[in-house]
Amino acid sequence: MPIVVDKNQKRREILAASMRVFARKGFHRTRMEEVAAEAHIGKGTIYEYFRSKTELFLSLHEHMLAELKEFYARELGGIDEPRDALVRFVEVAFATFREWEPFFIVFCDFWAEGGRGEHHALLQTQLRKAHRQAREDLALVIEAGVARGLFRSSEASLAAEHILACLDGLVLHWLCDREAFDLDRMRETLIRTILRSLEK
Amino acid sequence: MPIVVDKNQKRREILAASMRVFARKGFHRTRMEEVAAEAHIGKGTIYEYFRSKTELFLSLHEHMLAELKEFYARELGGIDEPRDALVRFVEVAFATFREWEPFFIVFCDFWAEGGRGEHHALLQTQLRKAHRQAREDLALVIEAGVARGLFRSSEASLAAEHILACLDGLVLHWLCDREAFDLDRMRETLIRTILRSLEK
Amino acid sequence: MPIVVDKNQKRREILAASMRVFARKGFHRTRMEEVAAEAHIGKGTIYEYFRSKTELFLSLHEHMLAELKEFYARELGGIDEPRDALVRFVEVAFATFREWEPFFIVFCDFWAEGGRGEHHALLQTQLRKAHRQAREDLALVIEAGVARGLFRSSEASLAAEHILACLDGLVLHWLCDREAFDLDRMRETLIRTILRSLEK
Amino acid sequence: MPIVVDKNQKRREILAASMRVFARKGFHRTRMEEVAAEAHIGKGTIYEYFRSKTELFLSLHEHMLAELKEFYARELGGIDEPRDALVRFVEVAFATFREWEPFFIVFCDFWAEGGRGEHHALLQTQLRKAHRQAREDLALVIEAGVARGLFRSSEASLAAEHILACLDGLVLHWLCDREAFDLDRMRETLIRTILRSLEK
DNA sequence: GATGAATGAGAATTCATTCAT
DNA sequence: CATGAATGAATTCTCATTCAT
Repeated sequence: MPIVVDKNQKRREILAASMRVFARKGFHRTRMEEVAAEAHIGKGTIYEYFRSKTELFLSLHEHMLAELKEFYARELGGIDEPRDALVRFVEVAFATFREWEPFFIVFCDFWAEGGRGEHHALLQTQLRKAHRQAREDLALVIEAGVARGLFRSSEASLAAEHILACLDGLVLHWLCDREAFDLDRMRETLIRTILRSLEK
Repeated sequence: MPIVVDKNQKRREILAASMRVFARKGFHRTRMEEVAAEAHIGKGTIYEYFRSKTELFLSLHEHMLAELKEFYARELGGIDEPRDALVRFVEVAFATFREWEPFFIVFCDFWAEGGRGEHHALLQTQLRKAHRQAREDLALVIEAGVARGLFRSSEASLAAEHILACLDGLVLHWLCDREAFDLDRMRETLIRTILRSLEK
Repeated sequence: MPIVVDKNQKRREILAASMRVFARKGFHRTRMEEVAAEAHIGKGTIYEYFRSKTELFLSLHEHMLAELKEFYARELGGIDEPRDALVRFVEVAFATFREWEPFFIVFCDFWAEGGRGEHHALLQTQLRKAHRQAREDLALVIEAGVARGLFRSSEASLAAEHILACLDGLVLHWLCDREAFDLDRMRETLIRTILRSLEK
Repeated sequence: MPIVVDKNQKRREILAASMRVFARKGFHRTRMEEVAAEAHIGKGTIYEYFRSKTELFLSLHEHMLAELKEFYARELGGIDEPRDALVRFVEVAFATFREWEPFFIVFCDFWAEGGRGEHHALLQTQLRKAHRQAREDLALVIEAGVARGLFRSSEASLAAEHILACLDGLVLHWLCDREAFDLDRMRETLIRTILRSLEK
């Protein structure tokens, strides 16, 4: 009988290892050998689980999106009140900044690669889909608030994009300079600002 | 009389060429040969003007920041009214999105590289300085507005960061997906939102 | 009662599978995994029967020679008349071209490898032995013809080599280009030519 | 001014070096580094002249065919008499065996690769074209002999193929075993046999 | 016995940089 | 000054072989 291995578990371990290395070095500076070392496996073993470096990168994107999504779902589930949901959403976003701090930088690679369709058409597609989905989810919350008469009527999609852009921009700036601002105070300020701009 | 070559002019031509290629391919996928071809010069000639690929990249960052700064200065000069300055600032930002559209993607590379201090300590420093400066400039405008009683008192630095993050986030999302939102409507919405959150 | 596996039978199955894959891909492009898949067994199992890829290749050579030899023996047995034996020999040769068509290409690999003594001293030895044997067998037929006064006296070994070279050359050319000539007409022409050159 | 190099000369030097190494090791066992060393250049330099190992191999095939063709043309030019031309042709063939002895083995690689269309469609095409051409050229000589009443009427193309196959088969066998037969005696025997089979 | 997961030596190829002209 | 030919370090990926189960 051959050795029995939980291939899915191992796959996830490689993804986790690659996330750490990609975060440290960036996609292009990361050598497959480093990923292997980080995962405590041989170089060749990665190729048993991922066809190529590019596929590993792509899979990591999917993986990270899925993890984030799950985190958001867990933290936001069961909130009915649109105002609460909105506040909680921003709070969770800032929580991910903290929790995933060392790994968020990898999104810069995703953006840098995915922004150029040529080499990473698939990544671009994934990226667009994820952004669109986030926008729609958040827009629904805003529209719910409008429906209940809490928020002033507005173009929900633009408002959602506005909030999401702000969050992405903030994490980007923060990653480049942790001392640019205090995360906690920024969170509070941002929540207040968002509410003021939405509430009647 | 020997042929006089304006070294500075040629340097700028190489920078412009490199910007185009970096924009198309990204830093790591760009080969020096391509930059040379784009600039209609020999591969070796680049090294007469830049010590290395990294230095070229760094110089491009400086160059692009300087160009942007100049553009902002030109467009914003002579506006006294804080409200007008603020509105104009956002308008100019969106104008740069349009005008520099194909080249903004290079900032993803700057962020991706600069966000990791290791390989690009200098880039990180430049990046931080630029962000800090932009924040301070914008904060001054806001504070001026507060001083004149137009804006409600607030932590100007955080408010400025909020606006800048939003703009960077928007351009990022827009680069990944031109159809994510309409740039003109977004500009108008954003201006209104910002003003509402600042004005008394 | 434990399951009894006919080791020899399985060995032959692996050889047959390897012949098919080597024929398709050539020695160097063939991966052990493909041979295993073709034989419907696990990759590691091949190594229960053959020490290495090289040994498999060598064994295949032995195997194919043995099969060919057996085929010739079966088809040529009991022919007394030297002239008939010669004609029949050529006919059988052409029959093997047809019957083994997809597999004859593997001999190119044997030749290519065996022609270089360094890596395949053993293969070279086998190859030489096989050629020598064929030459001797055929020379004996010719000498029998001479003895019976049918064929003119000649250097039988050279005449045999001449015929064998022709056959190998023909199959080689035919493998590279099935439309180079019609196999049946070539067979008839060749037989006539050979007889004319030998007969008084 | 950049360094001036006779690119064509250098290309030929690399081809010559690759021929030596391919002859020694065979296509698949040859590492680009060895070819470079043999040509006294750096590994990367080969890629300035040939896109890939495969292209080098293909180019070598073209090159060797061209060289052989030129050799034949030089040695056979100006012979009017079909009988002489035929004899001379075989003599030249044997001369190439001697002159190119260490390199003929490379044709085994060409055959082994070209015989399998998949990976080397182009090589196969080249191979077929070369064989066809040789056949036609030789057939023309035979037909000229027939026209002059020297040779008996026959299917010239098949007769030509017969001769060519013989020569290829002989060199193949000889490469595998230099002691299989004496080249000079074989040449004489072969010439006599061919003439006998063609002449009235 | 049989298996296929794991491995790492090995090979092709790329590309920033150098430097002779 | 400008050039592009030459280079070799570096990197991805392959695959024969091993060995735990």
